[in-house]
Amino acid sequence: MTTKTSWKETDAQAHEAKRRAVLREAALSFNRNGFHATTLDDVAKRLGVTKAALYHYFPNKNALLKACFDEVMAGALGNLESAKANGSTGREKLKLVFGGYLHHLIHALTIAVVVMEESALTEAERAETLRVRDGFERELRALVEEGIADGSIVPCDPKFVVFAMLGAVHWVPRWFRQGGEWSSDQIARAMADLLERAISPDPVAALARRVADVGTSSMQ
Amino acid sequence: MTTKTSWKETDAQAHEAKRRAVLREAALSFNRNGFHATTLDDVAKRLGVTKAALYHYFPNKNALLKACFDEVMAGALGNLESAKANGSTGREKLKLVFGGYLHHLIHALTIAVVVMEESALTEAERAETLRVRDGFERELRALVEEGIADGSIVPCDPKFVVFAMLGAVHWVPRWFRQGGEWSSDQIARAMADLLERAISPDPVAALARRVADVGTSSMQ
DNA sequence: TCGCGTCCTTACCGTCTGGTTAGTTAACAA
DNA sequence: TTGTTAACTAACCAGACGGTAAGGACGCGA
Repeated sequence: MTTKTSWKETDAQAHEAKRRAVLREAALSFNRNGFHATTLDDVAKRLGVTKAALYHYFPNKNALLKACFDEVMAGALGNLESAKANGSTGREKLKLVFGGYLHHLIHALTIAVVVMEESALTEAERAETLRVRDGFERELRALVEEGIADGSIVPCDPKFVVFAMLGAVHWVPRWFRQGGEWSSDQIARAMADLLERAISPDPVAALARRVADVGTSSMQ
Repeated sequence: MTTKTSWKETDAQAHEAKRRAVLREAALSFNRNGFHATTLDDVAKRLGVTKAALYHYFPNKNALLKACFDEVMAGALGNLESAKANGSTGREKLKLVFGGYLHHLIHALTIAVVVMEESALTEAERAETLRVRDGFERELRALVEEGIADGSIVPCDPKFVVFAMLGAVHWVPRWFRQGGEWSSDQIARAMADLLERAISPDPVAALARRVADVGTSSMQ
């Protein structure tokens, strides 16, 4: 901790940690109140600093929103890859993606970002975000097709089914409360089970009578 | 149409029609851009009038939002009653509610209101809205319980299942586009089928391979 | 013709808020 | 001691937006 290099490292780490704290606080408020209803003064106050201090970590309010989107999409794509590698049937892969994605959605940034408010992004930012998101959705549809082909998923309209499932997942941050009745783990599992049930041709394991009973061992 | 009374009637009708037009336009914008991102100037411009004209029909911006909520909840409760009267098993009632509710959600006000942004309401408005909404959700949970009891619904956690299903339904206005690939009828039916499948203990009718094939006869 | 109500416009106000600027403090290097 | 840089604050600005005030155009009944 005495050499110039290591000092700079810890310095950079501290900076990054604070940056994360800012992002987390902003994301939390975006989720609860929406992007436009969130004021930087308020975010700053919660962090115990002034608004101007935030501008040391992010160039403007929009960058905070963009960072949220990036965070979510990174989680989505990462989960997609690992699910494709680890699942056998289409249905199993799909279940893994949704469970992991929801888990990430809740955990990242403590309570992660709502996946809407795209209209608040600049044109360039939105184009990129939509491109990534559409790619993700296309891949999910491909997994459904795969599942139909290998018999693990009942014949259906992949586009619609993916929309419906993403809706169920994306709505979770609306009602999820940290420290509430259910843990993020339990919700992710219960949701994956429920979604699986909706598209499985064969009888599938029973749903949990109470989400709280789903178990707490860590996911992925 | 010559008596004083009838004239006043048509006058009142014209007023009401314009009021609806204002509400519809505002709701559309609330849905697409969110409450805070919607400006009254913009709503007025789309209607070909000035902002001040809107104040002949609504006392303020919040009243527009409140009217949206009321509209949605009225549809929800109305559907609930008719479903309870017309369905036999718990599952059937639930399917009827969700199908009808979604149908209403899309149709009312052309594209109806997102059921969020509660934080934009005043304290009193929000209290009332939440009370009504919570009552609705409680009734839905009761239907799930009823279905579990009568064997038409697989054992599950009613609270979680209702949350998940409402998520799928409430997310629809995000991606639904008037005049797009699917009609509101088709979506409502496809969604009801999918949700039913997720909670049914017995094998259920196959899902539509393409939502567009669901059929177009009118619902309810 | 006059008074009156409805509907709407133009012009304006006050406030809120994103973003900027200038300056302060503290840590470190030389 | 002096200079430099990161981190932050206090104070402020400019624009946007909800809402209001004043008045004009029109149709109506008397």
